[in-house]
Amino acid sequence: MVASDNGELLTDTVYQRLAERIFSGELPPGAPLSVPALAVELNVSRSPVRESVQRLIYDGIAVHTPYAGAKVAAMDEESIFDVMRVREVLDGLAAQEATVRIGDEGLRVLAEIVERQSELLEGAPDPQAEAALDLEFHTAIRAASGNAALRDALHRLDARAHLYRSGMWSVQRNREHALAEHRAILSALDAGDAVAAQATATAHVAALTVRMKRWLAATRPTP
Amino acid sequence: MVASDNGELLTDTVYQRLAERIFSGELPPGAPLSVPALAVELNVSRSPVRESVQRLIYDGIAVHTPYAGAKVAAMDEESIFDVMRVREVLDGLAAQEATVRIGDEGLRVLAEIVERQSELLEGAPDPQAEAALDLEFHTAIRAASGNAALRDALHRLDARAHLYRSGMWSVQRNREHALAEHRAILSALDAGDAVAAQATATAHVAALTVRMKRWLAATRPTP
DNA sequence: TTTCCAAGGTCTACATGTAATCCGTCAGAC
DNA sequence: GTCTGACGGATTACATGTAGACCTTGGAAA
Repeated sequence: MVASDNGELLTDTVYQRLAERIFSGELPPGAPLSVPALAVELNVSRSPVRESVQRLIYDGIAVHTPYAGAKVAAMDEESIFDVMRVREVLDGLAAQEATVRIGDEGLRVLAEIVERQSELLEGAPDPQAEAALDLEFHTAIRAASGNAALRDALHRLDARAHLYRSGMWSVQRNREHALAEHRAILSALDAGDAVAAQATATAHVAALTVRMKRWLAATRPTP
Repeated sequence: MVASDNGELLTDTVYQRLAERIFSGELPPGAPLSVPALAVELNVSRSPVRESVQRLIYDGIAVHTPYAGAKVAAMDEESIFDVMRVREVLDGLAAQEATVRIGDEGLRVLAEIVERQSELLEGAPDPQAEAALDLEFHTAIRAASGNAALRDALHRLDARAHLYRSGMWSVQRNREHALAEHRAILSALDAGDAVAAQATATAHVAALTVRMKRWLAATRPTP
């Protein structure tokens, strides 16, 4: 890891690199995560790699069997819908709690994110940026909720969901729907309507799940 | 670790020992978790201790600052109520999902747990056993939900909540209330009423939070 | 042909070595 | 008296060594 000797901890760098490889599909589900091999490849010792793999396991991105090592988690559709089901209630709760705690500054940040999403929708398709903005929007709301336990729980769920939903943003209609729903959530937050905020946020995740289901069905027609 | 060389992984054993020490109050909130010191004390190398401490951090039982080490998490009341707020919606969701998936065997197990709780209530006070049975009840419902993501999220929340709620079971009335609420949840599950199951489970956690709040107020009258 | 078993390689899990970093303390300057 | 800065001790973060567990594979026996 000679090319990135900044102030960060080596373990964090390795973790991010591995996560990128997994999310980009370079390390597909089921791929083995051999600590010695990755250490040689990344030019670091086994210690930070081992620690990073542990973190991937805790985040649900990898699975582990004793004395056999870790491999990238193979999320079946059932599991991903389980995750989304939990996200429904938690993102709803986050929006509800954020309603009372978010300030003008927080609202401004959210509005800016939605604005950027709107601009992005008019330009050339950029699924990567779109997905990043979506995450940013939800993260901002969760941060505004002021509930650390909630934030942590959702972070872990996101890590797993990210394994799947990556490609869905390529569908133009889905991005339009997502933007409209984000606007609805923002509107409820702006109005200070906690009940509506929770309802719209929950509905957003539920709708996202349905669209995901459709996308999966369309992508993988007949096995 | 010469006295417990069973088939388990050393790291798991160390983790459990540390968790026990923390939950029992032997390692109170704020206590430093020095890896070298604990390694000497437990007669193992630093590797399994370091890994265990990492897990404690991921579970929210310990907190970490770079190059400064870890210490037992000092949960302020606000944090614990944040945790309970999340538990409300998640245990509600668990009960709802369990309603459709739980079988006769699962219902029988739950009924038996409630029965044991009832018996325990008549005998001499045993807060330790009572807390264990409560956890068993909730764990059984979460398992019956068949939602792995939900189960994981709740497990982590429990780890943190456990830091606080330990002493509350010593109050007789709290135990009676808990039993009655468990009966209500079981009844809804038995009837197959998913809406009622969710409502009763959520209400149970909410009530538990209120009783916890009272107990904390009574225990720590004036700072 | 199928089954068993032993050898080989790979990896994990655990042990230990080492440089860099942080924190508290205490002497000395102002 | 207060502030500054160097020193000492402890600990982390990372590197590397090693025994044992696992999985394959090849070949011999049934």
